[in-house]
Amino acid sequence: MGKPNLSKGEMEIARVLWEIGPAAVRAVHEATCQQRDIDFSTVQTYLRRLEAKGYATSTLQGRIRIYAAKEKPQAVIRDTVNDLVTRLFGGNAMPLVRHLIEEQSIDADDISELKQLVSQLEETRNDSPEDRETRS
Amino acid sequence: MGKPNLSKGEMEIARVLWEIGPAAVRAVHEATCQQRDIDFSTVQTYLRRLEAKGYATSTLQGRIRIYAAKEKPQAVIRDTVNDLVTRLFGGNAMPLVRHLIEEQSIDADDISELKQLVSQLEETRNDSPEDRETRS
DNA sequence: TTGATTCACGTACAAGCGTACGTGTAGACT
DNA sequence: AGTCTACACGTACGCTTGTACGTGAATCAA
Repeated sequence: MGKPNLSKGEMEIARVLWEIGPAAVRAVHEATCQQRDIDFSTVQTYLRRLEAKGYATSTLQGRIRIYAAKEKPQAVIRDTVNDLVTRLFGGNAMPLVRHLIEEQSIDADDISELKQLVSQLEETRNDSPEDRETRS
Repeated sequence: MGKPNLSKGEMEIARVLWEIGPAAVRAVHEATCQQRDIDFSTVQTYLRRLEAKGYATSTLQGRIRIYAAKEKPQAVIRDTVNDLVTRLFGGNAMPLVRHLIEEQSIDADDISELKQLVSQLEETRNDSPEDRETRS
């Protein structure tokens, strides 16, 4: 029952939609082709499919059809990343985190944020009684 | 030139192949269906396609065909994650890291490793002269 | 030796995907 | 009014994916 999956191409367009908010095909196309050569019609098709799959809505504003994202990015991101972690890492998230930290471009600001995130996580762990059982 | 992409299903099988090393279809199937209900023939097809795409090799050992991964996991992981980061996060890796740390199951051991990784990264940054230009 | 089991291998087939063209029409320009 | 332009919408098409069946050969059990 959960909506059908998004393909890679569809995801790309969905992300742009989230980023720029409700927009006409042209706007989405312009934002997208900034980064990648892609035909107007192709974007249009993706938007149509996005709507067909329930990830976007659209209304006619005069003659122009305006598309808007329907699902929150969080949900889609969670599902997608979960799937990736399952298939490529057998369900264990750490290898992916490791990979990202080691191989991807993380700048100085990111490092401080990371440090913060980690300490935060540490705290949360300490005063959550649910984890008591973990301490065998 | 670069080998064609792996689909999700193919990736799943590729991961198993990396994990258990060179193996017959049956072994791969058994390892896989531990986690997911999947037909023997389906696994077989995936292995064939993996070979067709250049990600695996196979040889007949008697009557049994043994498949072995060809590419190193690293390369495939890098490409796949890169693609995901591009499409879903517009090329910025941090949101994904954040997501993983916040939403996925990271246990106590992982936290210490993370702390280590981050400090290591910090060091590397400090004595790498290449980054000098970054300091405007 | 005969029947059952186990494979490899070819084949299938519908749905999904990436990419795009063509046609018709509604405003914009002249 | 006539032409240009931009857009919606339908349609297309070859490729990939997910999933699997059937056939024939080889091996094992009796």
